[in-house]
Amino acid sequence: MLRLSKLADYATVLLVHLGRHEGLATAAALAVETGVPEPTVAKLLKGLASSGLVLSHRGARGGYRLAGELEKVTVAAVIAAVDGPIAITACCDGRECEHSSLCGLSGQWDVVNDAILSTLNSITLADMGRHAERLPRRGPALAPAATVGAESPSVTEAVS
Amino acid sequence: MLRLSKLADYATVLLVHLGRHEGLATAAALAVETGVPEPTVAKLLKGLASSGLVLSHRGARGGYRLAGELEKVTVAAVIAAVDGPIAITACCDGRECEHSSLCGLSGQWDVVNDAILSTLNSITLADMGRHAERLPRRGPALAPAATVGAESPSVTEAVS
DNA sequence: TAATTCAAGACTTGTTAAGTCCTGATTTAT
DNA sequence: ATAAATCAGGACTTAACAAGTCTTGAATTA
Repeated sequence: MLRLSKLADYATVLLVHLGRHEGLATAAALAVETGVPEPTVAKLLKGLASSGLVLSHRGARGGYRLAGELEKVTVAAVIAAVDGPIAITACCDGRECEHSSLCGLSGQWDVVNDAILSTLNSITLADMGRHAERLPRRGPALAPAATVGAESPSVTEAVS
Repeated sequence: MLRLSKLADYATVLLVHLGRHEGLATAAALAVETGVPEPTVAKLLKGLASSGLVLSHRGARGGYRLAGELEKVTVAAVIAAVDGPIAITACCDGRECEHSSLCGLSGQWDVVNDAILSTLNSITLADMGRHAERLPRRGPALAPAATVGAESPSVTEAVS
């Protein structure tokens, strides 16, 4: 269904929130402020810490803070940290497809995957946190079909 | 995990296959030729027929054929036909997000979703079938199952 | 020393994709 | 007419995995 995991969604929310936070924020506080269940917040932040996206401090008055800047963290990085490498099909994530001899697609999903990946790499958490003035609520229902070679979708100006 | 459903993957394989097929192809024949389990093929084709992507013919010597041309069908259309509207998060598919007051993202996933959508709209089934000219040539509607599991030649090259 | 907070991972639960099967309708061939 | 082939439609079962919870332990601070 090409759906993002809820965890990745939550992580994005948490990171944007953290990026606006002064000093350290505890998992419990973030849970309250974002509405995400606390155990889930704790679980997510632990993962994000070991991925290097956030820094943690233990003990009393400890907590988390963003490791870098919102402008430097891409959505692709967040998704990869939470869900592992972005791979829209099993054929894309390195392992061999057992039907490869029959399917007749010979790795074309990789092209699609790369196109999506570069799209996600062009959007930062700063973009995600921007309160857009006027959002194109519904995108183009049917864009003219071009060739595969166009793998740099100019989405950057749509966001910024 | 931003993963495509297997059904959408299968559907793409089937449609590309159909696009190269002379005349009608039965669900059973397609199952043999593509390696996708037959009940699944049948289920998929029924759905694709009611979506208008394939045309069906009942009765003896019936079968399916592609409704249009490979160049005219986008990957986005196939995914939408199999899985419904493309929406990477629950916030994207029309319904209102119950956390919208807290999450601080105010619909930015829509922007990401639209970017991905336009990427998928720019890739056609013809693109997906490229680089796959070498297909096992078989007589239509008469594929001996014995030859299916036999060949598994160059497994390493599809990774590229 | 006690309180706070993160670290790590096992465990349970719920959802849904994936796959199967049955019954009926339509078309063709004999 | 009759039989065989094939799709149509939908109900059903299974299995995988995301999502969420809990428990124990380690680090830090007051």
